[in-house]
Amino acid sequence: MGGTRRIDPVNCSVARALSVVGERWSLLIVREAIDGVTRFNDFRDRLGIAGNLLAARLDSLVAAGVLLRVPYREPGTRQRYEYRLTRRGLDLRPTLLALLEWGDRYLADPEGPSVVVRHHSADDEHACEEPVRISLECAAGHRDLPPSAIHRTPGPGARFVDST
Amino acid sequence: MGGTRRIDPVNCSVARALSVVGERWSLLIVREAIDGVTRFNDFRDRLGIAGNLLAARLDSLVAAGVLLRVPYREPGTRQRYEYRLTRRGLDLRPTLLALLEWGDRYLADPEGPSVVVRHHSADDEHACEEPVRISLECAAGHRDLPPSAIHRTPGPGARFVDST
DNA sequence: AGCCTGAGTTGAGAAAGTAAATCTAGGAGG
DNA sequence: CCTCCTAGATTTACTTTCTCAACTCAGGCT
Repeated sequence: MGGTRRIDPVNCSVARALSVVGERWSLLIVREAIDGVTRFNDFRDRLGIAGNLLAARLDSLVAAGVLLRVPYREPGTRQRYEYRLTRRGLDLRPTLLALLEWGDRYLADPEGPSVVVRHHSADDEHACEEPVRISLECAAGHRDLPPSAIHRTPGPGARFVDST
Repeated sequence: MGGTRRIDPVNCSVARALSVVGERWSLLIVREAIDGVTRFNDFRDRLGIAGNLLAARLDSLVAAGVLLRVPYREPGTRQRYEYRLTRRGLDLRPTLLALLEWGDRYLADPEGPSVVVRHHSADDEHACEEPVRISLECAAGHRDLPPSAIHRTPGPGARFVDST
């Protein structure tokens, strides 16, 4: 029973989040959904994902509450289902934006990024169309914290493991 | 050749970023690296990842410039290698923080989050220890943009595809 | 010489992903 | 009524990736 204790690296919200959106397609499906895609064949055609895998991913995203399976019917057709983004899914935007920013910085085409995310509000007052970026800020109001200015501390639900 | 054009969803920095850190373990390895882990067996023991897969992931992260393989030698032992985070790897912090925030919001233990990231600067002046969060802000200075206030637009490197 | 340790490698079996063909339920056309 | 069409999947066969456990390898230590 010696050794120091550290935060259990497996009992962590990052790991849990990754168990929902942590493989090849989930985040791309969410990105398309954010972009307005709702139908099976549209996801398939835009992403080039195999049908069975898309079906499995959509199911797991529905089970995780990221998408909602909603029946709809267009006039002259039978009832079908579409997959609508939930609040939970929308809240993955910062994650996607963070990945986009990282990809733009380190993996972009020489011509530049292929996508720019801009500020655009429904009420025209705040529609400034400026590019949006991710910023780290602390509850005391310090903004634009550099990566080195943050550190992990145990939270209320922390579990610990002994290190040898 | 009719139809409207849209941004090619495959030529996208999100997809590229995910090709580097988009499967099961990469981001967790980066998280451990951010937490100070550098040695093969420490990654393996903390994450419970299989050795061969860890070796493969470390190689691909080194190839992607996220980690650097550095020889070192402790007194009384032979030379070994450790894996050190690069700037590129450090810059994945916002992504990890965004995932952490999402996981905390939707998948946390009832007791609360297991990890809290706090502001902590090396020079004590700015060490406020307040929790850090992700914020979307635009270049015009509008802060805390809600998910609905942003939209994707083509950037300089955009490719287009025809939709039918 | 034989043992210990950190850092991997190897190999077998399970799970996940890919591609292409097939199924299905209802509407439309004849 | 019978057949075709279509969006939305499901099935099948194949390939790749992941997991677990055992093994190797190069030094230093005793």
